[in-house]
Amino acid sequence: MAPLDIDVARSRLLDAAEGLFYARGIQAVGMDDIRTGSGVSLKRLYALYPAKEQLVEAYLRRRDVRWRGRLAAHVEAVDGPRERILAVFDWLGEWFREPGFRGCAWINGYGELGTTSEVVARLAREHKLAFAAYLEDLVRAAGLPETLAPQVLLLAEGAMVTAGILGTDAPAAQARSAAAVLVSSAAPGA
Amino acid sequence: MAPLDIDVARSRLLDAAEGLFYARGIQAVGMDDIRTGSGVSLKRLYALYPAKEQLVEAYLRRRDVRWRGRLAAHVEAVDGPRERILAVFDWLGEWFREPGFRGCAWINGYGELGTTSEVVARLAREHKLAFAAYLEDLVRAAGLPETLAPQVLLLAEGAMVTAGILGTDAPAAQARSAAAVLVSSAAPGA
DNA sequence: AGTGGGTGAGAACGTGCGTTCTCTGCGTAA
DNA sequence: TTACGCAGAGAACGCACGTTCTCACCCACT
Repeated sequence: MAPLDIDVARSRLLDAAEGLFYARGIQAVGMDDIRTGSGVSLKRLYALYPAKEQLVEAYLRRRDVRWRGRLAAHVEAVDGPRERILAVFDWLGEWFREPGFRGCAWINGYGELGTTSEVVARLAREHKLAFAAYLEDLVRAAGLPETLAPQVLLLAEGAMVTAGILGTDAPAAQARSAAAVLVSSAAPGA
Repeated sequence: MAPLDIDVARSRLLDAAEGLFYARGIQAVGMDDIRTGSGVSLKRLYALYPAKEQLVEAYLRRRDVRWRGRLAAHVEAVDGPRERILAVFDWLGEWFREPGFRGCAWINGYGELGTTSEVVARLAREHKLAFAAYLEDLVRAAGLPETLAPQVLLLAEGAMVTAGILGTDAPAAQARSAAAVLVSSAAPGA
């Protein structure tokens, strides 16, 4: 029964890590907290992730896949290439309203450990580049000029940061209407 | 000679604190580092700031005044109320290009200690609200609709975050041109 | 039933750091 | 010149936490 339990232990650990790291910050969570939160013994924890940084890395990687997956699922349920660009901000608004929302995990992680941990800094860059690439795809699919994509990115990043710090979901709608203006202005034909 | 030295000690401490906290993050800097960097003895350090959190607070307060002062000085040297809004992004670009630029101290501080330290969380909110209020002033002075101000704020915040994480100054120009579109679209008369 | 390997609980270890304490030396006043 | 007090250097203390170790338990196999 050992191999099966390994997968169970891994996912319990990542669940606990994600809940705790995101809610409190990485440095504020001790390995004992992970152990208590997951029910997985310290011995097994260290067998699966030999150091805290590797658990942090696994947490950020899994969250990246899930975060971008949820975004893409929401966007792709919308019809019309231009509407899809705006749907990004609708999804951000839903996310901001979730209980426990506390800003972007990568922005927070970068602020906390960008200097100390090369891994965290790199994962934050990769996540933002992947998000930027996704927005480029949306803009290209809409036949709009590529210069629009980074502008939409900045609106989204600004919305995440501002919603996190001020604790309000208003930035989602504000960014959405700004993006709508940019999309309309950028449109070559109506 | 005591009273004079107090001011000297205070400013040396804040200079060291600002350099170290901003460059490495708050938790990564020990009180011994502050002592070494400032040349002020631990005894005096604790006489002036009885706990690390108070030094952090003083650092963020002084930086807030200086940061907004530098921004305002740059903006007010520009003629034309609409050009002033765009000048915000020119100044951001200059800031991003400064050696040692590492993102926004309040965004980083919020990511690092927003959960742990009520003081840091409050100062981050206050700083962002003050910045938002300044942008509102600029928008109002240009006779543009007030809904423009939070949109410009999001572009600026997104530019700071993205420039910090990706280590490029490109977001300043991208945000500037997005803001130019928003300003033009919002203008009631030409 | 008896034995061995592996597992969980948690004690233990080492380190880093915020904060305080000690001691030494120097400048000042009589 | 001598006694006093303040300041600086840095040792010391207490705690938190990442990581490792110990030990007792349980289950499989004979």
